[in-house]
Amino acid sequence: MDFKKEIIKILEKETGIKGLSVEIPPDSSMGDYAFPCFSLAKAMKKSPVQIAEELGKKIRLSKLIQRIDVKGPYLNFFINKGSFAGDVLKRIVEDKNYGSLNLGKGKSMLVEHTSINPNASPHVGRARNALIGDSIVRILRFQGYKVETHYFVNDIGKQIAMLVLGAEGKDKITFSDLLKMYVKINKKVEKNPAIEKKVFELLNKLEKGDKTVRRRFKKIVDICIKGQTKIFSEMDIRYDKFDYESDYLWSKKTDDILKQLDKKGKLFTDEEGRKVLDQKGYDLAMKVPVLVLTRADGTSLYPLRDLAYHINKKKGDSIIILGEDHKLYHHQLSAALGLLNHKIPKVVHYSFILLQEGKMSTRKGTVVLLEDFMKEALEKSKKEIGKRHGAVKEENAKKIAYGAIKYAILKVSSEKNVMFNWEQALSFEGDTGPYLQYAYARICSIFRKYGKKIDYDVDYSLLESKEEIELIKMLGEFPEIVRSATEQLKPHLISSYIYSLSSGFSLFYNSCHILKADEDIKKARLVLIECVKRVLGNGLGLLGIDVLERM
RNA sequence: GCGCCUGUAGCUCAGCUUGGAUAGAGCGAAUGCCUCCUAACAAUACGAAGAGAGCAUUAGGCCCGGAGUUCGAAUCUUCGCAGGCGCGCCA
Repeated sequence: MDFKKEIIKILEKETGIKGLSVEIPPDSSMGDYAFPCFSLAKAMKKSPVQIAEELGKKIRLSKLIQRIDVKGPYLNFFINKGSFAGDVLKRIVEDKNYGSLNLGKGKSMLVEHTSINPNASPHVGRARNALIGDSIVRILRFQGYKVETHYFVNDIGKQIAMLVLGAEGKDKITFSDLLKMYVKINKKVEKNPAIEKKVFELLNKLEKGDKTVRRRFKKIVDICIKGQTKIFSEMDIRYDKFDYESDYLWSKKTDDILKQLDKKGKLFTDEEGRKVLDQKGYDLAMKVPVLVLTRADGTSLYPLRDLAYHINKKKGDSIIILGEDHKLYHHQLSAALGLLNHKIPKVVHYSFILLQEGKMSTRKGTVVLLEDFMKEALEKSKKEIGKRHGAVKEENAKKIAYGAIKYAILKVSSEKNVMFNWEQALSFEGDTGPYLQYAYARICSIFRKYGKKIDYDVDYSLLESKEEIELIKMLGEFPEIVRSATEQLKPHLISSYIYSLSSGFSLFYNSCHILKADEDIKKARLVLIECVKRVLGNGLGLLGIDVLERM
């Protein structure tokens, strides 16, 4: 039963006006739902205060509505707490997947995320892509979507060619060598055009099918992908499929695209011999609306390979996570896909994580590596556990450390620039991952002490304190929160919800005894905290954060 | 220069899609509280002290600025300002 909808129904019936909406008063002592009467003033030609008074007298109380307060222009509804509590808690108890509305039942979705240049260890800025992507994947799966996760490997292109050149003559190259190598070769290329020429020669050979060059590229890319995915899998971020850019070259799919575009009459060769797509008429925010697809020597550029990739992606809906630097490019790509009558992926853009000294740049080497962030967090988590227990379980330390990292990044809405600050990022107090896990662990501990099975046959009307009602209301909102997060592809909505649920629980925990309460109240409260535990567990799961029974 | 995004407490962020009653959190600061997390005492009982990733109270806001729409604007419109990103051969 949805109390909000019921109240709206009653209001619409009484006033004869459709499309009304109720809101939640600033303080629960004022009521559970409120209807501001301003909007009716014009239609009814009366003052809002007068309307509120009249409506207040007209509406009859029922099983749902216990009381109506008229406060100036506001009509405040008090709902029947007992039936409300029972309603919400029973739903949670009965449904292990509480929160899911099965929005994705029978649907499938391809989610492409991470897709970092395979040139070095990922920095926290780029990790934002993986974390947001992974959370979206989890949310969609929770809603019943059949999701396939893809990582598009940019294994061709100037960056990799530079790395290949930088690796020349070195035999044992490890993943951790790559970053330094990459920075070094970038500097060289910048200074010396002759070296840049060498880079392009490598690319040319590669695209012409030179086997040795191809092997050299593959070697570097393999080292890199292996290193990157190891880090991400440590954080429990996994991929169903790796799509290699080069595949679309070898299979001549890129040539196909050029032909198809040519047929549309929008492809031209510019004065320097490059193949260029004319994109006039798409309202693209650029001086000359074109998309350059090849170099003068005929080698492919990223947009061409990316186009081939998207067109050959599995049919159906797809989502892609991209940095804000790709916004315009994505418009261009979408325009090109539209031209070829191909479905356009939904996109989630995220802004960069900035450092005090400016933005992160792999090329310049001014970065905070995800690896290092993970290491620091793990160290701190071990220290904290050690303080409490003496012994440290590696597994738990990781759950806490990585939970902290994920939450710290996922709690901020993706379009915002984030300032990276070590102290804040490594905080375990307040609005942080460990705080959420702690609330969960506390509930587990109460059940450990209780030692018996929960009896679900309880009198819900005993849950009547302010803290309990607040908590139950929040629990009831979970499915709608997950719905918004799903529809808007915004994991941070889940983050802030779980945080307020946890803090609502702490408030309740501090003001209501559970084990020491009278038997009947105790039973009802145990059911309540079991429900909180489940929702916390489900919610944290959507962010990819593990829970602990004890911490 | 043009386009998109952002601007809310000292710092880090919710709220803006759908305008509504005193603008919410966290960190940091000050002062308290603590039962079932964690940890260690005391004990017939009452209590005292400690730890804590727990809780509360207080201080801290011309919601970037101006103008407009509206009974009502952090929220909508518009003009500025500041930061981020982008604007043809990087990906």
